[in-house]
Amino acid sequence: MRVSREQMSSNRARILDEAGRLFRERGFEGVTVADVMKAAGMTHGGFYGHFASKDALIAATIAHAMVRHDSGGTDAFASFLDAYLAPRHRDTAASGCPTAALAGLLPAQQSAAQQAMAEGLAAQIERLSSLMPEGSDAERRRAAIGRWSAMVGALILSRAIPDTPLSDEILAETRAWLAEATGSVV
Amino acid sequence: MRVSREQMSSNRARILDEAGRLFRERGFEGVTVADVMKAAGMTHGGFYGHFASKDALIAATIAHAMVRHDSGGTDAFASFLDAYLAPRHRDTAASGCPTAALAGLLPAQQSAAQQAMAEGLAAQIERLSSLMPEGSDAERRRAAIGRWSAMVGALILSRAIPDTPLSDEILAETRAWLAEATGSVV
DNA sequence: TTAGATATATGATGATCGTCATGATATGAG
DNA sequence: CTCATATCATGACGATCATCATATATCTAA
Repeated sequence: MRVSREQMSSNRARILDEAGRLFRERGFEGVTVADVMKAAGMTHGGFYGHFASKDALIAATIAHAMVRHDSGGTDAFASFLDAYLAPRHRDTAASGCPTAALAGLLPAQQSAAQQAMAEGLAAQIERLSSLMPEGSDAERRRAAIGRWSAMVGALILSRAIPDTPLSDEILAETRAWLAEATGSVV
Repeated sequence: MRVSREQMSSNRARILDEAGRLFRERGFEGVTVADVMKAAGMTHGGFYGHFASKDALIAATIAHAMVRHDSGGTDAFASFLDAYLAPRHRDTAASGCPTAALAGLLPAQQSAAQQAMAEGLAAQIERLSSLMPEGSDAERRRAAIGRWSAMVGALILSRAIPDTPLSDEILAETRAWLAEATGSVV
């Protein structure tokens, strides 16, 4: 069953999209190569025509997902913050921020995957820096790093525990805490 | 080979200690039951005399590690912050904060493990609240949640990428950003 | 001291999964 | 139009691993 050149390229894109969804939802070890291929509408056999290994897929998926998603922060910072630290985002990891869903899994992964995360992270810090309203370049970069750490950390913590008032509280209080600081020197 | 009652209890404690180290270092899937038992000085056979399953070990390990470790924050907040967001802590996950090492792995785990994390997290927020210098109870709790999110988030991000200047920068800038805010209303 | 209980060791089992070998089939160049 | 090529499907293999069965030895109760 050969397939047209465009079809193959589209298949590869579908593999990366579905891998991104599944990995964010279940983690790298919770998803098999066959799961990804099935979600992309194929069987496991053709996988190694697209990627050299599952590890290579993981690295490519991170690079793919980081470009697509973290760029959500092109709005004003306040609206980005509101949507990010919301129960809806916490409950839809499959389509949510790849940094929050995957960063905690990366110490156990190979350096290619970590490198892809580093590049996405550098770009996101750049983007957020440009959204910081006050201060020198260095001050805005510092604020961007601190705020992004708080946002990612709060989302990870809220997802690490069962659905209790505490999970909602972490999101709401971190959001309010960061909103208070907006416009101040911090 | 039967063993005295105290010996068995000490063996169980060693299993939990070593599991805590190994899980923090390699994640739950990167550590086998045999790895844990070997680290504890035994073979895999006796494991199911201590725990009903690997999942049960994971939950018990989280509960065990959260009590021991997150209580590091009994000093003044500033010194806790300095030690927490330091390259040394980033590079010694096996003996470091279990929340930062494990929270990102918990969405894929069973609810008993998440419940153990929730209890440790609630206790840590309480502890940090009492270290916040200013404001009403609600304001101090909010600051504790926001700061703890930033600390955990920054450590996770710094560990998710290869050893580059960016990793150091995330730690140093988040630390400086949080230190600036100390004593302010935020 | 003795007998039974039980913690741990050795070894086996069954399932899962990454990877590869082979075959079928449709593409695209000439 | 035709054939070599490339993509995907089917199926298999080997390794890993959680779990369990059985054996062994030593603790504890009497």
